[in-house]
Amino acid sequence: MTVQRDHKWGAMTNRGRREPRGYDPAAFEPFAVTVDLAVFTVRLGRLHVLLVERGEEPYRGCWALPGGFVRPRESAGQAARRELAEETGLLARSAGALHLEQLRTYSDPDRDPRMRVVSVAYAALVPDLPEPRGGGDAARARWVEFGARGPLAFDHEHILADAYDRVGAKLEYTCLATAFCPPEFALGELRQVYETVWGVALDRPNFRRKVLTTPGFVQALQGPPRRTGGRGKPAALYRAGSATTLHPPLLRPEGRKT
Amino acid sequence: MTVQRDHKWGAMTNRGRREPRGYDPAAFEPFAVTVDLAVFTVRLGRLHVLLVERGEEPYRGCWALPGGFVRPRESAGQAARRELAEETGLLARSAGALHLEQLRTYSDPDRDPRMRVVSVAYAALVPDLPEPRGGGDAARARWVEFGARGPLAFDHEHILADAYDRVGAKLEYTCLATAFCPPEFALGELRQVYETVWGVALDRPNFRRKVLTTPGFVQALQGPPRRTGGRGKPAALYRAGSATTLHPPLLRPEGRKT
DNA sequence: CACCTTTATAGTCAACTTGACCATTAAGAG
DNA sequence: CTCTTAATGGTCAAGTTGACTATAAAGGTG
Repeated sequence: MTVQRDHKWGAMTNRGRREPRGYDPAAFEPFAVTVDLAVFTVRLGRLHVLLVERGEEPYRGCWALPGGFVRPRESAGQAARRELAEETGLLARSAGALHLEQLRTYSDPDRDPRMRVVSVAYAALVPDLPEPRGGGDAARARWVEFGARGPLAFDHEHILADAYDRVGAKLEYTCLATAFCPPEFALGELRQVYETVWGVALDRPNFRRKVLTTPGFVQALQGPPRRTGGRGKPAALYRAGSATTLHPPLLRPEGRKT
Repeated sequence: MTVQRDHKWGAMTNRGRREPRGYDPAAFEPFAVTVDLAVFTVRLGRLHVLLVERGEEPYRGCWALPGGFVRPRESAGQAARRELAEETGLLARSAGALHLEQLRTYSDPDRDPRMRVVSVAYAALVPDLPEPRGGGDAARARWVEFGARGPLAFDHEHILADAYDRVGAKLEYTCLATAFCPPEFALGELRQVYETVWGVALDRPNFRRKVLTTPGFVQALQGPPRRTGGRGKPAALYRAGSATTLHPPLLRPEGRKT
């Protein structure tokens, strides 16, 4: 591949900048571009994240976020979906519908000890799914409780922390929480998503009121109620509504006042 | 540069995936990585964006967002700050303090007709500054009114639209608006930022109440008031406060209810 | 100069939202 | 049957917001 001179900046080379004149391909080390995925789910009232175990150096034996290289003819978003489907297998059928959101791009020159790798990070939210397939071979993939994870490879600890912050913040002003729930869910499940991610207890009636009075957040279902965990009064079922943002938002209890 | 096999994914190659086994450098075209900047300011009550005119093909003569290649030993954020300082010149002194926020990364394989370029987009907010230096040579750089811009090169129209949406949304729940103001400003200037970006008129007393009762949004200044535009009663001056987020947020008038 | 326009600032009031509760219903566990 | 758990329905006070009125202090204009 020949990198042409002046890409976007040819004009600037006329203006006495301190960088090399023109665009010399040799002056710009090629970058590898990868995607990394922070896939969250709520299991048994605890936040889990999908991790894979590395089978090669560096960081052999370390847990890391799933991800991989962006291929020549695909976008980063396509790469993320592909890797996610390949990795979990479970998502193949719903990979087109899951919530996948670009977080940000990590480009520290030293983030990979071997080469220059720029990674586009994505956060994904999925309902409680069975264990990912595979795991019998060198690479294992499994759900790990968010609070009980060990150190991760590369800067994945940092990426995961950013993803967690982003997800927590987006619960406040978007309908994102429904992405953690199965297609049909009870309000208790939805509330548990908030409680799990935020790590706080929410008032049941107040939460219910807020969700039901926000137009488009959830959509009541016809059929008979079901029992969520067996205990307690059966709950009515809902589907995710058509709204995407919450106006006004559903703020964390912490966030109110200073 | 030799791209080593198995970067992050070596383990996965043992699991019968459909992708090429191992990591063949030839199979992965190297990517060029650039940054693109959507730099906003408010001038005379109108939103402006910093654009440069391309002096080379493709898109010669078209306006484009400033930006450039990420260099081998710098991160995308460093590249963005460098390009911004080089481009405007005016920001050299304050480039360390301006608000620069990573937007997202654009990686459509066809976004550049010549080669595979992945671009990390940033949004920057600056107070009203004089015209950018340069402009006498092939590349001109100038503030263009946001609503009066022509078509932009590459996918910059798309990037700019995303940046605009992001900035508008962040005004709601962050103290970002102060980044558009000079170090000392009147509440009228701050309100005008909201009105300009959102394109709506806000009630003066209500806006004032909201800003002043939000702890840490602004900090009252001692000295005597000044007149903003000459007309009207002199206004008290404030500095940006220490808070970064608004709880509860300052919602757009549109956003209330559906 | 009187008078108008403009902007800042102070304050009021009703509607709406939120947080903290209390009460009832309906299931499973023992 | 009784206890526990969770869903659901409701009240009430405090806080927030939107709409609006009023006053103050500057410049502009005749």
